[in-house]
Amino acid sequence: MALSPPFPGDAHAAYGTLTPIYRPMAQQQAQERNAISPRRAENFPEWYQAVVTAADLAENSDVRGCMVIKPWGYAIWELIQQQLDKKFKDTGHSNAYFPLFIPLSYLEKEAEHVAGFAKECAVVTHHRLEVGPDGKLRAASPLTEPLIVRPTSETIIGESYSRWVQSYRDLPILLNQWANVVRWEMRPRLFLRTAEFLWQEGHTAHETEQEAREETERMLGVYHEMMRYHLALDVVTGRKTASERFAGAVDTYCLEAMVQDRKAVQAGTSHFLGQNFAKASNIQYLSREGVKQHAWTTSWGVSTRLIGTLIMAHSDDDGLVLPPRVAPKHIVIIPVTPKEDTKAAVLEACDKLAERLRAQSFHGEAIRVQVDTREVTGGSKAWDWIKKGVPLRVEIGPRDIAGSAAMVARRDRPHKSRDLIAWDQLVADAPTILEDIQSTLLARNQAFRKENMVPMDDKDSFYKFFTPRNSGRPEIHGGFALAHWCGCPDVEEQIRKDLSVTIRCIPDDPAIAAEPGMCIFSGKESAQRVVFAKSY
RNA sequence: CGGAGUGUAGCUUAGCUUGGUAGAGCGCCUGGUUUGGGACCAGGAGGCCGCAGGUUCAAAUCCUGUCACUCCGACCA
Repeated sequence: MALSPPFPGDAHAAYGTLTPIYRPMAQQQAQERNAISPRRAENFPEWYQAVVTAADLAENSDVRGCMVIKPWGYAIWELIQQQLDKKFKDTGHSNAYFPLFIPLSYLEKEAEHVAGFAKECAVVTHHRLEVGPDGKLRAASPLTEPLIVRPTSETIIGESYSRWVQSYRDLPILLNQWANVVRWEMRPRLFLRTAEFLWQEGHTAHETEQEAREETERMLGVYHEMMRYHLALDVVTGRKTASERFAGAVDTYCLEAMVQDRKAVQAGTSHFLGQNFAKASNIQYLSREGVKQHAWTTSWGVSTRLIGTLIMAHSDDDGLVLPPRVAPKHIVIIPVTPKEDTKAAVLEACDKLAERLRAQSFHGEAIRVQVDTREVTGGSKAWDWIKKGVPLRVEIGPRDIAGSAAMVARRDRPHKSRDLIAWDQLVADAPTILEDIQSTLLARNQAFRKENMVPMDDKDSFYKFFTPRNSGRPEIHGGFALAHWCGCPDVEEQIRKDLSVTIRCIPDDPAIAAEPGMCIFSGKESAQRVVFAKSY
C-alpha cells in the first residue's frame, strides 16, 4: 500500500480525488448496501439518529430530553476531556467543583442573565417524598427558598469569588469545573441539544480588563486547536452579535463548525463578562493604589455537543467515522477463523500483532488495539466496527499467517477497499497511517467548508441561497453566506424570521472577511462581512 | 406554549375503514450445517394492542377522556 506522506503541507492536495460526500442517487450502485438507512442525502436528521444508534453511542432515556451515554460514546467524551484538561492545566488553570443547586435569589442578581435562562430552568421545590392517600409517592416538605438546577454556574461561582477576593494579590483566579448542567429544552436531540448535558465551564477573575480579554482569547485558542487537531474540524472563529451573545456577557466569542448538511454548529464559546457579574456578585478587590475595584471575569465552555458535531461532520452512509485522536480504539483486529484446526494459530497471531502494535505510540500514547474474539461471523464483526468508526480494521485469517500479512482497511476510505500489508510494515507504519487518516478528515472538512462558504453580494441571491427548491421535504442547501451587514438588529431579526438564518459570527480571520462594503439588506456601510447560516 | 401526527413483542411494523382466537421481519435462545465482507436450516421464548371509562353477546378495531412520544413553529451550547 502506498502511504501518503505524514502531515502533508496541504493534506487536501495529497488527496486529489476526495471521496464525494454526497452522490446523486442515480450514481449510487444499486447493489451497494449501506450500513445506515436512510442515507445522508435522503434524510439528514434521521441519518444522524441512525448513526448514533448503529455506533452504540447513546440512547434516549424515559425522561424526555435526557440521554444515556453508552460506553463507546462516553469513551469519546473521556478522550476529549483528557486533551482539554491537559491544556487547561498547561495554561495555569485548576479544577474545582461547585454545587448543582443554586438558590433562586442568586440567578436574580444579573438582570440579563435571568432573562436569558429563566425560561429553561428546572426548579427544586421540595425535599422529601411521602405516600399520598392514593398510595402513590408525592412531594412533601416545601423548601423555604426554591433551588434551581444549574443551567450554568456564573452566579454560584461568583458568590464564592466574592468571598475569596479581597486584594489584587488574590487575582487572578483561574478555575474550571467538569460538570453536568440542565437546560429544559423544548426540542431535544441526542448530543446536540439535551436537557441535561456534560460540559466543562471555566470561570476566571482578573485585575484588569486587558488580562480578562486576553484570557477570553487564550481559551478560544485552546478550543480552536483542540477542534482542529483532535476533532479534525475546520471551525470559523469570531464574535457573536448582540442578539446571539451569552446572557450577561460583554462579548461572546465562538467556534462555528460546518457539518455535512451545511448547517452551523456552535461548538464552543468563550465569554468576556466585563464587570457585569463582578458587580452582580460583588467581587471586589483593593487595588495597588488602595482603591476598591470590581474584578473582570470570563467564562468559557464546551459540551457533549462536540460529539454530535463530530458525528455530523465526518460520518458517512456506513456509520460513524472517528478521527484517530478521539477514537476509543485506533485499531481493531478481527480473527478470521473458518476452521477449528487453524483457529488457535490465528488467534495467537492476532494477539501477537496486537501486542506489537500496542508498543507503538500515536501522539505520545500507546496505540489502542482491540482483538475482537466474539463468537460471531467475521462479516458482522467487520460491519460492527465500520459502524463504530474505528480508524483501522485488520483482518487475519489462516492464509495470512504463512505470509505474515493482514488485510487492512481504513475507515476514511470506501469499505470495500482493503490492502494486504505485511505485519512488520503495518507495525512500523501504523502511527503514520493513523496520522494520515486524521489529516485526511480535517482536509475533507476544510474542503467542504470552503466549498460551501460563499460571498453574497445582493439580497436576492442571499434569499435564494437559503431557500430550498423542495419546500415540502427540503433538500440539503445553503451553507455559510459571507455578507456585509450594517450592524442593525432589526435587519438581523427580519432575516431570522424570513429564513431561519442567523449571524453565526463576525469572523476574526481577516483572510475571511476583512474588507469594508455595503450592507446587502439596508445599503448602509459595513466594516466587514459576517457569517450567516442556518444552525443547530 | 401553538399546529399536525403516532401509540400493537427488545426494535421496525401489518391488522383498524367493514368488531369475531394478534401476524410478520430484525434481534434473542437451542441444535445442526457453515465461515476470507452483514450465513443457512429446524425448533423455541417473548404481547392485559399506551392508560381509564363507554357501546356491544364480543373491542387492537367504534365512542369519550387521559397520558406519552414524534414532527413543524417559538426558545437554546
